[in-house]
Amino acid sequence: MPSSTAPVAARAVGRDAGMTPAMKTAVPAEPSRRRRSRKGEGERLREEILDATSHLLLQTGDHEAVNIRSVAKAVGVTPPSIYLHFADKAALIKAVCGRHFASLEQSIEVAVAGTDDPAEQLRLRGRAYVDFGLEHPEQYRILFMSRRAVVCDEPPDEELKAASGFTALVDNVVRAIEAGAVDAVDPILVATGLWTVVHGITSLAISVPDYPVSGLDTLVDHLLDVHRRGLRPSSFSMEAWPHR
Amino acid sequence: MPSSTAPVAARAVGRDAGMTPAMKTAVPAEPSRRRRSRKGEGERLREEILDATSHLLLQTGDHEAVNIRSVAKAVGVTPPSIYLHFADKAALIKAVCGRHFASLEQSIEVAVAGTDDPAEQLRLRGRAYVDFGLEHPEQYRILFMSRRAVVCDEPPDEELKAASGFTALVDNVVRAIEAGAVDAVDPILVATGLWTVVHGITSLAISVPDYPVSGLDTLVDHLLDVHRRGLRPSSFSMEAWPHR
DNA sequence: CCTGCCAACTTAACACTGTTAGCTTCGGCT
DNA sequence: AGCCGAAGCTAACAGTGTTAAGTTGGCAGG
Repeated sequence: MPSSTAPVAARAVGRDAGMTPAMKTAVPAEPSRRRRSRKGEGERLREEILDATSHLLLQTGDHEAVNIRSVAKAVGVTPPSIYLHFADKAALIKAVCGRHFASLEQSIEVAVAGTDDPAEQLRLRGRAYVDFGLEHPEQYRILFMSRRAVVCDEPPDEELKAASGFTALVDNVVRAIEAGAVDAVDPILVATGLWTVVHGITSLAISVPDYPVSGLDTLVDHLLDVHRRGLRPSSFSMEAWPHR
Repeated sequence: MPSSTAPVAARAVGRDAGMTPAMKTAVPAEPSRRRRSRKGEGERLREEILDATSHLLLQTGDHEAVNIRSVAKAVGVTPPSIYLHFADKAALIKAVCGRHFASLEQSIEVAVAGTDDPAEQLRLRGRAYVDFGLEHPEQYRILFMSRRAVVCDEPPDEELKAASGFTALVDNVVRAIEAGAVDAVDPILVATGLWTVVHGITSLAISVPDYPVSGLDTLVDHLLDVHRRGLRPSSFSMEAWPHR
């Protein structure tokens, strides 16, 4: 029976020289070829692939360093088997990120649960967003900083709103307006603006080496505070920009 | 001709299907092998490579679609010749982007020259930044949205300031403070905040399919206006965020 | 004019990537 | 017991960045 002979498994993958030896041991405990799934359990491989990819993505922090062959090796399977469950590499990466960001909305809601004040909720929401993005930088990059961000295959006009719980943000803005904390302009515009601010922080913090020279917390507080003051009804908007 | 047939199958990544035949002819008139340079004129190839790469980058809008072989073919040279002038592909792309963004600062200064009011200058600066980023999206992505943005090889702490004319922005903020249009907090903090806002707009507009549902101009005006109001000394900062 | 030298390239190949066609193998049903 | 199809493998293709080693052709010195 050839299943347990090590050299066979090594030969199966072809040239394995490129991978550093540390990588192999770091992936948790799937060294050899895994048992084939039962008849109806083909879907289990899909989950294992997702787990392994997620692990590698976190580990390398670069989706270009996560290649099909390393994923296959991590699950104990050959590269073509990946394509039984994912159309291509992009679909795989997308699935992993979608999985991670299903918890973004949840994280935000947990953070918001601490208070009932809509304005404070907006601030907590912003901080939670930035924190989450910095905890999962590569996933954030793929979702919101790619060439053409494709969050999911839902109807395209729903993509924007579905991602990052945009509707929940809009609701929060509406509540803030009703509470008198925010000027009564278009809530969607205000929500988009808030998203833009926290995305700007997250994006630059991920990409630019030592971005917030003034410290990240300071900047987040500063920006959210400035934005909140600018949104208040009390700052009478008659005196707009000099001309337009 | 299989190029125009396939309705669904041809997606982004794989084979050469991404290249349409029209692209090849679009590169201006270097079909065959070019004449070898004279003894001292080896540097001329470098410029031709930069030109061709810049052209391809603009054309495809994706730095992963610009490969060494296509650049070499466009210049009329073989792939290894590229490495006589650039250490690797990243260095080549970086050089091209650096070239493009040498004009970012210039574009901004031109835009600012229209007025003497520091507050209005800040707004014009922001608009010019966004416009420039949207005119050169792929270059912007490489410069400010990459995994680890490497603007240039200068001393690392100078990178941030050198890029996008950060010091000029800080100076503008200082002038706005002196003019009484902006509250007298840390100018660097304020400048970083402003950069963050315009980057947030630019970044999302590049990445997210139909990002500003309210229209881009509307959003830019809204955000810069809100930010300006939030920065005014008149919005007394005693009443800060509820708690912290 | 010739001769050699060296800058400016080319040829050929390597290692690695995503991806596909076609074959094997095993679990479960009849 | 037999077979059939799901689950997975073998082998290969086409394309990528990159490098080692060879070639060419213009220019300087004899």
